[in-house]
Amino acid sequence: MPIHNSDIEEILDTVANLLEIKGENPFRVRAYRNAARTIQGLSQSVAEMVHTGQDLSELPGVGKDLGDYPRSSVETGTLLLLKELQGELPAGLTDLMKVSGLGPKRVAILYKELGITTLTDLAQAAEQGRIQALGGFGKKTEQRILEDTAKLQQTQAKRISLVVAEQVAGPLVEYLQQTPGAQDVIVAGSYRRQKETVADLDILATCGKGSKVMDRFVGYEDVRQVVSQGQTRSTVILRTGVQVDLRVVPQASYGAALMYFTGSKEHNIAVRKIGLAKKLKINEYGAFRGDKRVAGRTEEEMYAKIGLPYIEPELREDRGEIEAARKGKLPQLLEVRDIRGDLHVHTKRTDGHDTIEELVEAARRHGYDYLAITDHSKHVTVAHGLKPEQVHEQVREIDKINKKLKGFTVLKSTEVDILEDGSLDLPDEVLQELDLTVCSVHYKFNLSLKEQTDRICTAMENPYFTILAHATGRLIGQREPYQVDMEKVMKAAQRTGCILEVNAHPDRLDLNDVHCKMAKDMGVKVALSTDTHRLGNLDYMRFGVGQARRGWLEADDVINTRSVTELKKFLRKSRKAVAQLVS
DNA sequence: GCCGTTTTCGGCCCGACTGTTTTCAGTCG
Repeated sequence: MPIHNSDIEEILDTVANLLEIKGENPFRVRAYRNAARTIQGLSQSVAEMVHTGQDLSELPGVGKDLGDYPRSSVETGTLLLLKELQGELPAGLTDLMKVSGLGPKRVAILYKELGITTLTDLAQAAEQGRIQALGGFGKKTEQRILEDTAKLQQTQAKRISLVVAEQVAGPLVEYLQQTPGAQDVIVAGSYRRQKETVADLDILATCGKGSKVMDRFVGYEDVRQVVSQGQTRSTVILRTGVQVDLRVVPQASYGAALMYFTGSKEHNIAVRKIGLAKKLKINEYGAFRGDKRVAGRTEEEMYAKIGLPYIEPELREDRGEIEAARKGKLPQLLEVRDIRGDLHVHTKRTDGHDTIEELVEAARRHGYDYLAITDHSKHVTVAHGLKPEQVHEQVREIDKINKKLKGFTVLKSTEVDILEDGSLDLPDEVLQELDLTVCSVHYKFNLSLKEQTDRICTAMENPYFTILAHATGRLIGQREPYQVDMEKVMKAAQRTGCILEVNAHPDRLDLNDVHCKMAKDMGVKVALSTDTHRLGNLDYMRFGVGQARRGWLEADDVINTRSVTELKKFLRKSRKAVAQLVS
């Protein structure tokens, strides 16, 4: 059973947590966390690196000692140090740290004094009033533990999708903007970085003296609970369960605060370190030389002070963006307006809700030049997948529509199923009539890693295979990705010239950011598509663009930034290449 | 445990808020 980067990440994080509870040197703890994060953001699999004999200690934050850990994890599936730590401390202790207000110190006290090792123990002790008697704990802490353990036991800390985050943030920002004296109000945090899901909303506001923006915030009609309230920072929980932090700073600190509040934490730490080297103290109020503020009004100004160009929020993960900025090698990130057409759209013939004409009209409103109609193939019976003769029929319909259209092209396509044996669900004679195909896995999600990977890679050998749709099949928060070796899939794509889709549906975002970066690093082209089933879904493109930006993609990495002529040329060329490769 | 535009040793980001305290530790972002 091969070990994934996420497994190694988890091992390192658990080690960090246990070391912290043990009271180890905090910097040693941080070293483990940093290494875990480096591996999480890696576009290559560590297992693969180990097999090819690459030196892991060259990864940032991974030195001589830690460099050997992933190696032994890959070889043994676990880590000796972790086993030793688990021998000393019960594994459940790391769960206790999820309770708000409980960090390593308090967890250690709870364990030593009361022998608490699980959330159940904790809840019980709180009910019996045994916690408030401990030094450093009090009634309020005990009450919070009681509430929080109950919540944790029901719902595993829920993250919300970007589209839900938008729906919650929009009205709240508007409400805050209406406060007299309020100036800029902006959602920062992981939302601004377009992380695929967000745990809470971080809102930044600037306002004139005496503005009541903070009072107005905690008085918002949707607030269920005020967690903390201060002059410059407050936290509330909305009725939807979403936590929102508001931070208020003077206008002169807007850029510094936006930078600080956008994160990521790791990016901020790296920025502050560079500041220190230049004898600058950087905080949310500005960049300071001694007591004198030398920057803070804009983010550009802040970056300039430490000698860097502006870094886009989506890149701020401390995954090499600072190094790239230093060298002047930051990517010119893809933008929504670069997209010329959508390549994955369903009509009412299968499980969509609209006609081709309606979709074309909507696409034109988006400023697109083309649209690929990709109804399901016959295997997807629940969606009334099209049989060969029905595909023919649709092709003729599209030809007719195209004749009437000026300055817009409907591309003939299908979302064809990849069958279990790696063949496609429609015969070549049908596929060759189409401009492109979007190929995907819709059943047999539970194949082994090797079987699923082989299934997809085999399909890619078909000369009519154009785009692999939603490569891992995951539904965020609902369905785990199926087992598939993305590195192998990318290699197959590299070899055959197949394209990988970034499915922009906010529940899919598949490829994810790390896979986007992997594609870029391997020179595999991607397509950004919405998988539209209703007209409104066309708007989802922005979420796909967000992930693409997080994966460092530029317009040239994305095929549907091309004009329809260039796109068709590109598709013909790659089809020929595969045919030659296979013959 | 990592790392070097002060350093191969001695640092390691910084501030707000809470609760339990009588001046601050712990937690959080």
